[in-house]
Amino acid sequence: MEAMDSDMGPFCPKYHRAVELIGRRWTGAILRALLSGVSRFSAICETVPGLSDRMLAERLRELEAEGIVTRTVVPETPVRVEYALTAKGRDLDSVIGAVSGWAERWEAASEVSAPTG
Amino acid sequence: MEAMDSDMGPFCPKYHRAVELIGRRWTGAILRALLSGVSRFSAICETVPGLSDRMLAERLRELEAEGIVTRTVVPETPVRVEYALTAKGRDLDSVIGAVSGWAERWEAASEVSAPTG
DNA sequence: ACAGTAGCTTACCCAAAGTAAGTATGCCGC
DNA sequence: GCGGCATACTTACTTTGGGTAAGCTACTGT
Repeated sequence: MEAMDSDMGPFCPKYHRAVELIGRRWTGAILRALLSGVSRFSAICETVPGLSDRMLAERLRELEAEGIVTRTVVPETPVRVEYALTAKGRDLDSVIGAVSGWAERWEAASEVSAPTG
Repeated sequence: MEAMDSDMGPFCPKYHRAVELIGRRWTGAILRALLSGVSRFSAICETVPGLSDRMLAERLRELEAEGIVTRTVVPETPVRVEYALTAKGRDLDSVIGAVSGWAERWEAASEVSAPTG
């Protein structure tokens, strides 16, 4: 088979598109909430401090358009809307995990040398 | 040893800070260029299509403030400035790799089921 | 002295994000 | 059946941040 293109070349359009999509403001936090099983609009809104309902609606629409989340209306009363990750969205756990791991290792701000010595 | 805190809880301040930093516009592409060994200001600028020198200077200053890149003035003529990743910055290769991998697997836009079947 | 190169810096404008208020649907109390 | 409350948006307006262009400093070659 051909070589994987994830070879750290100086520029990759696929990577660029992905990082600009996932990296938009609030999107990382919304994805993490969804991966943790938080699925209702208002629940996501309460999970992420500072996130407004307007921004949440906009981001969820973007993610839906990208095939990363699905939107399901549950006709209870009052009407509920459930958001869930598609396979493409669930596959982002590797990205969220990598960011979490990095953040844990280097949380203590402006360190420059190795975290354990 | 203690449990790693990268446990996919619904909200994590460390993760949030990291994803909002790395996810700022252009930052992902700049980090990838630096990881690939591109180190000069003008070289990074040429590597990333659409990136202006003003934005590059701003992002590099942010990354320097976060201890992710170092700035070295080489007193040649004309004066060169070399940017390099710190250990903290090089450790982001796991994140960039995860995003690249995801982008490769799902590049073909709005797919929703598994890429290989 | 003037054009050119590298790396910023300032000035200005528009698009994206923030804040607040409004809308649609349906149940409850009165 | 009308006001009030709840969920999930939607619209209007303000503020912040990114985009474009030009200038600025220090040096070199002609």
